[in-house]
Amino acid sequence: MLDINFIKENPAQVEKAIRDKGEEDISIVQKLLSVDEEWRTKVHKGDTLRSESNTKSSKIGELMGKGEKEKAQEIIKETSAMKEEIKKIDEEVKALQEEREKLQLRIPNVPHPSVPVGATEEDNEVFKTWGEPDQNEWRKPHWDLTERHGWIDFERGVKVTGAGFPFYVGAGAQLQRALINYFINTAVDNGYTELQAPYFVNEDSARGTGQIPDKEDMMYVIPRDGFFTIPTAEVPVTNFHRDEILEKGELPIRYVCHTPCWRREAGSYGKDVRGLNRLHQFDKVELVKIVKPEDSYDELESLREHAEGLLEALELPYRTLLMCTGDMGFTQSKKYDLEVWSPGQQRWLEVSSCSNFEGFQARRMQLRYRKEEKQIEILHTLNGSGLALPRIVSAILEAYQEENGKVRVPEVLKPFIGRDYL
RNA sequence: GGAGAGGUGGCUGAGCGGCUUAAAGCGCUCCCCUGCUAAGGGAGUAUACCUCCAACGAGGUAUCGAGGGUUCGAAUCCCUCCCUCUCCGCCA
Repeated sequence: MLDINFIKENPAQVEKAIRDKGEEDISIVQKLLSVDEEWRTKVHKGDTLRSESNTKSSKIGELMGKGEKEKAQEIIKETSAMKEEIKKIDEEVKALQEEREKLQLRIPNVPHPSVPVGATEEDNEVFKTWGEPDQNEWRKPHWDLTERHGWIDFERGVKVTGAGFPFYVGAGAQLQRALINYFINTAVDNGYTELQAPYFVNEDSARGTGQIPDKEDMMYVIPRDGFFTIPTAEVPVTNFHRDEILEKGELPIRYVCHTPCWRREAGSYGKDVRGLNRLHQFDKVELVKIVKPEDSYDELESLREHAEGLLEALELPYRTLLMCTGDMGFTQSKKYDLEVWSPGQQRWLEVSSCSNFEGFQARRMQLRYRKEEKQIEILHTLNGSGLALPRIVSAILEAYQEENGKVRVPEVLKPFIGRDYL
């Protein structure tokens, strides 16, 4: 969420952000400000009353101590009367506070000035392209190859769990494991700290990174224990430092974490879900950064470059999109998407999304640092995939296949796989 | 899962209805003192929010695991939940 004081001081900028991100209703800003004003008034009134009541209560204590019970009784009468009023105001404050927070949570993050204004994916800017998209039509889509070699078993996945929960078998499993190792090792070489995280999170964590109240439907829920299965490692890893005040010397924080990710993906169909394109469970290596505000945009560029470096090392043609305001999502202030070329499907597949959230997540989870001895400031959070596994697996299978159906092992994976062909 | 003991500031730890403005110690910061060091003396040392102020800052409210309740008044009493430790059970 945005800082209420920022909204107060820059309402026009916030309204523009709402419009640019494709929301209709900008009246929410003024509504929030008026609720906030009312809330402040009530809080002040409640605090003042409580202050009076506290003073009187300690007076009672004093009188009781001296044995002046009658005088004490007088004051008890007064405070009893105040009690009702305080209770009433507290309830009003609580209601206003909930209203205020609800409105505040509906206001999207403000895009960075360098972000192109636009409505749909058509308006995204191609920031960079690398390699030549392979137009050879003989290349088969990955699902033909995996079926032929038995590397992925979709049918048994359906039997055991359901659609979107495949088994990886033999070299298929080995390829994926090699990629995970390669990605993590590279990140560690780049200065990230390796983390292994819980796969379930509680409600506070889901709220911290913004999955609830907004995107509840994307997650699987374990109601009996109050847990959510993680849709991305971003959730546990960013929440790792929730409600903390970090020291300057601890920054920047850079984590790499591999987890499975679970997404309900309600309403998906067709070629989007064919093969490995979209699954309910998939593996991902995630990069998370927690940095000082003044560093966050440099850190976003290095995050993007790190993710791009993985694709380059795998020699997979890709392009990087700078997402426009309308296509970038509610919580981001700037976002790059990396898309790998799938020669078997002749289309681009998103394999990474690198975002700067500025203080939008950190504010909600009270993630701060001590800037000066007496000055505490909200940190900036970033994350990016480095990388999402299944689509990389498909791109590798499709790009490294030979006409006889065999698939070569990418050079950088050979140390992990130990042979030239899968 | 069962039984018991607990959860207090950066840490250790006292307090178990009003003389607490959360004692004391440790740590940390600043100052003083002794030529340096050791020791000693003094002051300060949480977070969120609200109000006032141009600012430095001042005042207020809340927070003793979390949430409810009792009371004029709760760290202290009651209820629910969470977590930690010890023992038992189960187990990779």
